[in-house]
Amino acid sequence: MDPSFPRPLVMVDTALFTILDERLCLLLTRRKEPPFERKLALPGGFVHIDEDADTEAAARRVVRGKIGFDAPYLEQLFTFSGATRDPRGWSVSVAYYALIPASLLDRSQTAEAFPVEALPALPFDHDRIVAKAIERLRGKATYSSLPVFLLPATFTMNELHRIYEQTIGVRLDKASFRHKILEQGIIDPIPSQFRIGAHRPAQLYRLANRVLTAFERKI
Amino acid sequence: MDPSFPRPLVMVDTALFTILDERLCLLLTRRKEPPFERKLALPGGFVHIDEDADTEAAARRVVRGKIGFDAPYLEQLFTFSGATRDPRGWSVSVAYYALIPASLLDRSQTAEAFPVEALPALPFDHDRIVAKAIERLRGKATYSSLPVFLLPATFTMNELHRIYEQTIGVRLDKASFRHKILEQGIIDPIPSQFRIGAHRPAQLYRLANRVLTAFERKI
DNA sequence: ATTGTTAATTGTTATTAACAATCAAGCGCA
DNA sequence: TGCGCTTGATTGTTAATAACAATTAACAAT
Repeated sequence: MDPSFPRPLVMVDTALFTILDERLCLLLTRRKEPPFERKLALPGGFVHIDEDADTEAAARRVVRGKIGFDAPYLEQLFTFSGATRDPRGWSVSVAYYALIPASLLDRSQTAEAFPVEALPALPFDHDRIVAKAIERLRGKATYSSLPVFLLPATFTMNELHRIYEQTIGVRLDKASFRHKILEQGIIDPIPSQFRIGAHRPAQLYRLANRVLTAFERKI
Repeated sequence: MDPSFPRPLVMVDTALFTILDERLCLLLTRRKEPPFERKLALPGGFVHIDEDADTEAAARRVVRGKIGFDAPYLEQLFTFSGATRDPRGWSVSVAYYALIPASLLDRSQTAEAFPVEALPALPFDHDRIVAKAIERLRGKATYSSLPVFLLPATFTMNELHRIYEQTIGVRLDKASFRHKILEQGIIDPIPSQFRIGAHRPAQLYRLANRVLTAFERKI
């Protein structure tokens, strides 16, 4: 019954995104064990088959170990594999990425956040994983509610606008953005709640439903 | 050095699409070994760490074993995992999907093709894999050159139009489609080559470059 | 010549996006 | 108290796109 093929190592790695000081950042961990001991790397670890229901559960466990709570948004990214990507042997890493509002992070956690344009060199094939994660994030941001998961539970239209611009990396027309987002119905205004400051009060919004919504598209 | 965690089984499964009689079809294999011996299933197999450079190489090996040549388009789909999806134990299946022009298949191969709306019940979690593959195919078809890989090297605009309609599953305006596709520059007309018949000759086209091209999109 | 069939294009209307400008509502401060 | 600053929100105009319907083109068969 049990096939006799030699089995690869199976692990998960996670790319944890947040926005700090208007910049897209990644949370890194300093490795406690060899290989690459004391180097900064993506949070990850081996799958525990007696403990994890599947690789996603393993990824959630890793994320909890890093930030102390479940990420509001977690998605499988890609599976990396091969004989040489890990010195311990032929390995398979199922990579996940997650979005975490900076408001949920405490000081010690944000201390290990690095802007994606200024990352240190990463061990294993973590550079490839990061590149793929950013590509996916940017891609999905243009046609879904994904960036909303980088914001706290309530936010203003302009904060949302900025988050989209920061994740996609391009300028977006204010009026068109507003129109498009409201048309999609992914967010709802919270009645009589406003953010005040040295300016006209801004309407507060919240996510309409907790799941990712993709915008319709025609060819 | 070598971590002592018990290792999951690692395999690949492939969803092989083609278009037969204007319908989107999937190539299935009759299993030769237990479990589910003699049942129809997705072509797949264990990763051979002494032979496969990575899981994609394993998938290519599986595809070659099924159709005898390399698929023009192959892409990683998703990784399925867990203790219960395979009776042989905690397993990880890295799933791939591929597009194959029907013109490259011979009679014995097309005999094992089933329209996606009329598939038999599949073992393991292959139903989930198929559902995800169709979802990905439909999704990507709306914003990329993906469906072109279901066609032979040369084709007419109307054949392309039909392939897009069949993969996406909706009617597309002829004039708008034509305009959009030519604007994207994913295909080139072949000078002075036409498909003749009992009608006005149709211009023949070919893929401009062999790789997948995604259409630009603004929010 | 007439008819049938598919190819390819054209034109018109409706929708949507891009851009620039303006109006709104508060606060800080002279 | 009223002026200017800042950010929020909206409006209008123009340009670009998409949807729809209709028409013209080029051949084969009869």
